[in-house]
Amino acid sequence: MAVKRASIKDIARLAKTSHSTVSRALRGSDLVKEATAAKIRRIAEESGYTASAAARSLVTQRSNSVGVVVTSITDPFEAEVVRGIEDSADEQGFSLLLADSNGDPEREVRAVGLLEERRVDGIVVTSSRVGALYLRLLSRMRIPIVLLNSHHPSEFVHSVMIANAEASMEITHHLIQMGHRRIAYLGDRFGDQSDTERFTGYRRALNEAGLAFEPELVIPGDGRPEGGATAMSSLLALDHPPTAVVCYNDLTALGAMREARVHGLDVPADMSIVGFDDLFFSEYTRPPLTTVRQPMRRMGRLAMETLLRLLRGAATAPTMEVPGELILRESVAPPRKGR
Amino acid sequence: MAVKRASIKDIARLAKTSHSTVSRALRGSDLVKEATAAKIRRIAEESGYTASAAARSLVTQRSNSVGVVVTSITDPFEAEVVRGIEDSADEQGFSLLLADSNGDPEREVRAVGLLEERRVDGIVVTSSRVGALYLRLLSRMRIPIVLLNSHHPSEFVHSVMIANAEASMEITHHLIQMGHRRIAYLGDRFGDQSDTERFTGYRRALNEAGLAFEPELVIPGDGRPEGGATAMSSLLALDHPPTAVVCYNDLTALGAMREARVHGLDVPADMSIVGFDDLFFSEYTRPPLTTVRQPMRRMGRLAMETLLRLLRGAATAPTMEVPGELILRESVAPPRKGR
DNA sequence: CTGAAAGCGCTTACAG
DNA sequence: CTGAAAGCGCTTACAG
Repeated sequence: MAVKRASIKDIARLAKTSHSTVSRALRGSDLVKEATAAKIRRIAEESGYTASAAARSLVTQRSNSVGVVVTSITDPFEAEVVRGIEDSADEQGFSLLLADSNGDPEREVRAVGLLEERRVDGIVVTSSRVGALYLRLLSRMRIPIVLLNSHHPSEFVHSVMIANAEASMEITHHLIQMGHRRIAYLGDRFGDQSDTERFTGYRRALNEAGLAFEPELVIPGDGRPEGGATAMSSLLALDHPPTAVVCYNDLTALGAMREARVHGLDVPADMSIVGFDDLFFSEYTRPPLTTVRQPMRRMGRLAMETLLRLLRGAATAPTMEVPGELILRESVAPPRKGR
Repeated sequence: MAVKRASIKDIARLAKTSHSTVSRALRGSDLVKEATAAKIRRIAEESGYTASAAARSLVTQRSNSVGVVVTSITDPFEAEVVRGIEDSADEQGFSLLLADSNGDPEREVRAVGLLEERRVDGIVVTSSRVGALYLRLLSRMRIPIVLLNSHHPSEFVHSVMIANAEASMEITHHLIQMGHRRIAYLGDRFGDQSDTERFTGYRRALNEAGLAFEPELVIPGDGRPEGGATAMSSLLALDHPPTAVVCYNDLTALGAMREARVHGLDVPADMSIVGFDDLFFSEYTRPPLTTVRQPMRRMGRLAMETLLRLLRGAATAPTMEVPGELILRESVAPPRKGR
C-alpha cells in the first residue's frame, strides 16, 4: 500500500548534486550556494519530498517528540491540559505521543515501553494519579519529566502545580463567610496529593474560623459525578447533614448537585455546593457552579515550556506554582435559619 | 542530559555474540538456540535495553504509529473517540500521534507535515469539520485514512459514521409524538455533513407527520454551548416561538437550556429540548437531557480497526455505519395547551 | 561552497 | 543455528 517515498538521494540525482548538499540545502544551511539551494528546494517541492523523522533522529539522537501520559483523555481537566501542551508543542515543531493508561498498571507499563522505544525527548504526566510504578518506570528513562499537579522532585522530575491548599482554603472561607458552620469535604480517593492538599486547605479554613472539624463530614468520592452522587447520598443520610459542601472537583460537584436535587433539596437554598477546576460545563449547570478556576491550558503550556527548557539544559525551578481563581456563581447561598 | 542508551551492539558484546543474533533473539526468532536467546534476553533486561523504534522503522518501513487529527481535544465528543482509538491502538502496540488543529488552516498544514515526517502508517480524523485543505494534504501521503462522521470515499479514505439522518428523524419523531407542532432545528454551521444529515432527518420527520417546514425555525449554532445559547435567544425573539427544539449536539443543547431558563422558561414544561451524542454530563443536566447516544468509543475503536485492516491489505467496506440510540430522559414534555 | 565517507541502530537476505 | 554484509534515510565532520 505504502508507495515508495522520495529520499534525499532521489532529489540529489534530479538536482545533479550530492545528497549531502541536498541535506544542507533543505536544512537551510548557508554552506550552500543560493542558486543550488533554490533548485534543490524546487525539486524537493515538486517531488513531494518530506524528510524522514526516523532517519534524522537516528543521527541527531533527538526525536523532537514528547510523550503525554494521561489517566483518561476523556477527563475534561486532562483534555484541557493536553490542549495547552499541544499548543506549545505545535509552536516548537514537536510531536505529541499520547498514552492513556486508564489507570491500569499493565497498560501503564506498555505505554511507557512504547514511549521509550520511540525515544521521546521528554514526558509530561497530566494526571495527579501517578502510580508509584509509573514514576519508577519513567524515571528509568533518564529524560526530563514534568508532572502536573503532583509532586515528586528529583533530578529529572519537575512539577507544575496549582496552589491547591490556598485555593481550597479560599473557597471554604467563602462558605464560612456566607454563614455556613457545617461544611463537608467531598474528596477523591484517587486524588493523591491534590486531594490531600485541597483537604488541608479546607481544614485550615475551618480552623482559622474556629470551627470544629467533623470527621463524619469528610467523604471520599472518585473524582467523577458518580462518586460525587454517592458521597452526597451518604452525607444526606447523616443525623445532622452539612449545609454546604466543598467538592474535590467540578465533576464531583456535578454528581453531588444532582443527588441533592434527587433528595428534594434546592441548591443553593438548602445546600451550597462548590467545585474546583471550572470546567467548560460549570457555568451551564443549574445553578451555575461556584468554583476555583485552574488555568488548565496555561498549565499545560507551562509544563511543555518547562520540558523544553530542560532539554536546552537551562536551569528551571523544580516546581512552578500557579494560583487558582475563585469564580463566584450561584451555587452558594447563606444557610437556612436554624440549621 | 540524555544518557547514552544501550544498543544491540552493546548487548552483543556482553553476550559474546553478534548483533544479528541479538536482534533475532530479542524479536523472538526461532532461528536462535534457546540457551543463547535466554542469555541475551537476560543481559538485555539487565542493561535496560529497549529497541529504537526509529532504527527499526527505518528498515521495516513501518512506524507502527497512527496520526489522530482532531479539531479540538477539549471537545468531549472527540476525546471519547480518541479514547476508543487509543484503546485499540494499545492492544495492537501502536502509538498515537495527536494533532490538534484548532480549526486553524495554518496549523492543519503544520500538523499534517509533522505526521508525514513521522511516517505514520495511517491517519484517523475524528472531526467532521474536515477542511477540504486538510483532506487534500492528507491524501497526498497515500496512506490509509479513516474519517469519523464524515464522508469522502476514495481509494485511501474510509469512513465510520453514525446513522445521522435516521437518529435525528427518530428523536424529532419523538417530539411530534409528544404533541409538538412547532419544532426548531438548532444546527452547527461548522458541522458539515453531520449537520446536513441531522437536519435532513429533522425535515423528514416533519414531512412524514405532515407538518409544515418553517425556515425561521432553523438557526445555526457553532456546536458549542455559546452558539446554542445565542441561537435559542433568536428563537425566543420570534413572534411565534417553537415549543420544542432539536439541537445539533448536547453541547448546543446545554447552552440552549440555560438560555431558555434565563428567559424564565421552564424546560421541559415551556420548552422541550433534545440533544445528540449523549456526553458524560447529559444525564446530569437539569433536567436530564433526552438525546441520541453515539457509541463514541466504539466508533473510535472501529476506526482504528478499519485502519489496521487496511494496513494488512484486507478488504474493508468503504463506509461503516453504526446506529444511534434514543435516550429518553426528562427534557421533553408535551407542549402547554394552546401553543 | 561541495562531495565522499562514516555512522546513527536496527533488520534481513545470504552464506556457511 | 550464527555471523558478516548490506542497507534503511538521514547528518555532519573532514578534506578539498
